[in-house]
Amino acid sequence: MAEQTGLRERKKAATKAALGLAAFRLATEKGGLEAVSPDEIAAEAGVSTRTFHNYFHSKEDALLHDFNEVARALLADLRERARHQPIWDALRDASIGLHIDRRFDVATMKCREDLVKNSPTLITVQAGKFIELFTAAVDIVAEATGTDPADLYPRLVLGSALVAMKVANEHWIEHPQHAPLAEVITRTFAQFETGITRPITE
Amino acid sequence: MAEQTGLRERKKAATKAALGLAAFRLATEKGGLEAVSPDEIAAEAGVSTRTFHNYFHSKEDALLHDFNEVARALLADLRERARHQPIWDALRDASIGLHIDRRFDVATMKCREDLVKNSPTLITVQAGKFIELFTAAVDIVAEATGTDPADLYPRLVLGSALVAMKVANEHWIEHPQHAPLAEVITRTFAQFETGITRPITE
DNA sequence: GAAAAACTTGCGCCGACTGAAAACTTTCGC
DNA sequence: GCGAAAGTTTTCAGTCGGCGCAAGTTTTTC
Repeated sequence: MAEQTGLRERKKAATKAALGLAAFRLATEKGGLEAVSPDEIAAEAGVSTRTFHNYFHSKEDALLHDFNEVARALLADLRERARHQPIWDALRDASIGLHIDRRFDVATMKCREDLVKNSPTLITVQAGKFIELFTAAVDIVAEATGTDPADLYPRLVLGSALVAMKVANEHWIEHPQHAPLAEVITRTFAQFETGITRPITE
Repeated sequence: MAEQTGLRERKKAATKAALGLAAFRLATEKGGLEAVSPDEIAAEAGVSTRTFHNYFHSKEDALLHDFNEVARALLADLRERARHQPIWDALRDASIGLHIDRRFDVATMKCREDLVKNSPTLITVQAGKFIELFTAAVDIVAEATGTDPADLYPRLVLGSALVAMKVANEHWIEHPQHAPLAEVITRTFAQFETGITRPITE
């Protein structure tokens, strides 16, 4: 959490976050990221257009900046947990431990989800980020299970966990009052433990 | 399989396939799709650049044209099987029924896999296509399981199946001599039936 | 066999993105 | 503190992918 940084690095992180936020705000305002140009985002964040592109490859990347942050946190936490817990528990608890529900408020998340859902390019870029996360995490899972990253098993476990995570989050965002996020994640992961072919009764 | 079409539609399908093939050939030739321009692809397929863009949004789309074809076939088959089989079996058998190993030869598939693996944009676009496939199939799964497409269960089942499919295919392409594709798929899907937390012994 | 519908093409355009060099800011050694 | 060094931002010019449009061509329809 507490990474020692100089002023310079903190400033960079700040502008990056500012750009991400600007992208999000403008996109919601205009009802879609397509309607927003990199120039507008840069202006909103108070930097030049070129600087925007120094930080992000595309406006989609900017909007999904949060995703990277969360992914980074997940990886760090997972790496730690994998040393002491069975991998499946580590994956589940790391998902819970992100506490997405505390990081962002529900309305914002819903909004974000809608933005992504309605933009083909955003869907695609986000999907790509999941793959990145997958490839980054597969080594951890492989090592924890004593298998090779190229084997079937670690890829299946990690794939399942990422699906579980995504589906649980989506579901909770749609029905935040129904149950706390941690519980939804727990139940979703539990579904994989007993076999996917029969549903666990809600 | 045998769709009744006029001359016009067959020609369209032909040029689309030709463009896809051209993209693939040029990409392998030049060691990466980045090194290939839409103009080259169009030229290779004997049409104008503008026509290329009438068929595909991007060169990545062109290269992944096969994916769409396979996805279409999968959906059609799944829709049919879901009427008579339990959904999990339908998903597995539809995956097997594609007979990827008969449609393309192994060397080509390996080549294609490498192209995708080495190109961030290709990875991303392909990931997006999986999401498309997901959203197209989730209704089928939901109906088959008597649930709502927004529920947890159908999304988990379908997500698992797609992961299984992808992982099994990847694995088989890397080790085609080890076991026939159908068997790899069967074993991979079986992993989900007994619960993901303990590996099935190979 | 002519009119209608569908497809291809060339042209012009816009917007996203990049490279290079100049201006500026932070850092570091003394 | 101060000045050189390293890193960052900006301006500017340019490339490239992709799209709308309208004219030309092919297929379909009756």
